[in-house]
Amino acid sequence: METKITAGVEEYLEALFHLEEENRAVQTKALAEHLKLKPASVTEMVKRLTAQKLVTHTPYKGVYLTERGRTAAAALVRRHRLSERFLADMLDVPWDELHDEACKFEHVISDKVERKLSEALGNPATCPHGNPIPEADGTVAADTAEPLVGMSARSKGRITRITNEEPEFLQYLANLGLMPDVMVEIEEVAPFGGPIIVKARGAKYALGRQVAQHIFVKPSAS
Amino acid sequence: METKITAGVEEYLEALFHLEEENRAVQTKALAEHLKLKPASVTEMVKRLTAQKLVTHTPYKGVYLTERGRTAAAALVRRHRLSERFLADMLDVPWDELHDEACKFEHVISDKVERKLSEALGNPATCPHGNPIPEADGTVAADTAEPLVGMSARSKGRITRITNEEPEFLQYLANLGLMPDVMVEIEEVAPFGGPIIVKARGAKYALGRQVAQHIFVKPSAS
DNA sequence: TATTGTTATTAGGTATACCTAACTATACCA
DNA sequence: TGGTATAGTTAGGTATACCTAATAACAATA
Ligand SMILES: [Mn+2]
Ligand SMILES: [Mn+2]
Ligand SMILES: [Mn+2]
Ligand SMILES: [Mn+2]
Repeated sequence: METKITAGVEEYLEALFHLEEENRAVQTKALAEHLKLKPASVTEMVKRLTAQKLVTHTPYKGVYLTERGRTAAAALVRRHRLSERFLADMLDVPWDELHDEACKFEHVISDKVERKLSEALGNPATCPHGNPIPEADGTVAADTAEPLVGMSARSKGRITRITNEEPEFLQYLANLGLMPDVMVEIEEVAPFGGPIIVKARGAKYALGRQVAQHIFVKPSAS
Repeated sequence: METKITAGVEEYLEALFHLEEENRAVQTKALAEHLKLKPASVTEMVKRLTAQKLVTHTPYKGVYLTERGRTAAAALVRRHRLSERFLADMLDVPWDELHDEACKFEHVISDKVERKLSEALGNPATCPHGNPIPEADGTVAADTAEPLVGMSARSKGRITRITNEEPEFLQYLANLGLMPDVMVEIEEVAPFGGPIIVKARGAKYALGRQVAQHIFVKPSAS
């Protein structure tokens, strides 16, 4: 019952890291949904993670990574995003398949291979979806981009980051041409939770809030 | 109880494939030694493999891969050796560490990634230790090389293949400069299981039979 | 404050894949 | 042909990590 971080444990840490990135309350139930497991299973694993001092848990409040946990999670996310870069840059694996493939690679990369991989890729700062690759020491670069969903009409910017990497979602965005480095302008924000109309590459698209929430944009002077 | 080939199962298939390559009798005990497990564990797993029609087992005789088993094993060895090539060619991981790292990668490579990887590497025919990479259809190229241990004095050839990939063994050979593509000449074969004296790169080395058994040489006209 | 829907936990199972210790079967030699 | 070393199996355990069904705890509201 030592520091034995198995693939199973790693998936929980990864999920917690991602949910924290979106500052969502990470209750047992949310974790279970994210990991596609049953709440009972999560209760059990959270107990183990707590015993290993990787998380703290206050029922009905949330599960929180400890320092130790966050460090381990950052290392894992680093390996995940480096794997995505490898798969995209060296193997030309399609955009929407990167995440799931990387989710397997992340568990088999040793420290040494991680260093060599990062080097071979030119020490990239982000994954192919624009999400930051944590440094080897666990620090994550601050991000000044903001979600499309919070921007006001008429503002412009460059897409830097997509924070939902589910295949169907990425396919949808790829079809619209909404991916990192593309310039967008907010045409209109419909009231009462209505769509956000954006202009990109000369075309206009009406995006639901759910979608706009996961598209981050670096605003440019208007 | 279907075709669920887990990482555990894969390790057994891999071991069987390697032991068959050396045409060694693959008894429960040999398998246990090779996998660093206890015989009781092997008995149990062999039962499962038999149920899945991946092997047949005759006690005191040996465990044999079925067609199905051999195909699965060849696919695994293909992924293993492609992984080694990736780690060596693209990441510059040292010779003696390739095998153990690849042993983890082999279990997380999908068919699609395998294809892309092979392509990106230029469809290599062998791993960095000279061992053949099975084709995608499971066939393995015939090898005309023979082990140093069976060669007679005065014969010459080029090393093509090292069939023991344990780190200490590879370090030993690397120190002597005995690796694929190096020319060697048998100086003398000492009787009664004594050493084999070889000349390589101008130096002479006395190799034990255990060592010579794992060095394969393609004879050249003397 | 009592009700109710949500969230979480417990109890009891399953499956994989290891282990040790005790026992059995076999091969092979004398 | 019997004895013995070697090989193999069985029985009973452990640990991880899932599950369902039943139950408990809580938050928020009526
Ligand atoms: Mn993952
Ligand atoms: Mn990504
Ligand atoms: Mn392996
Ligand atoms: Mn190799």
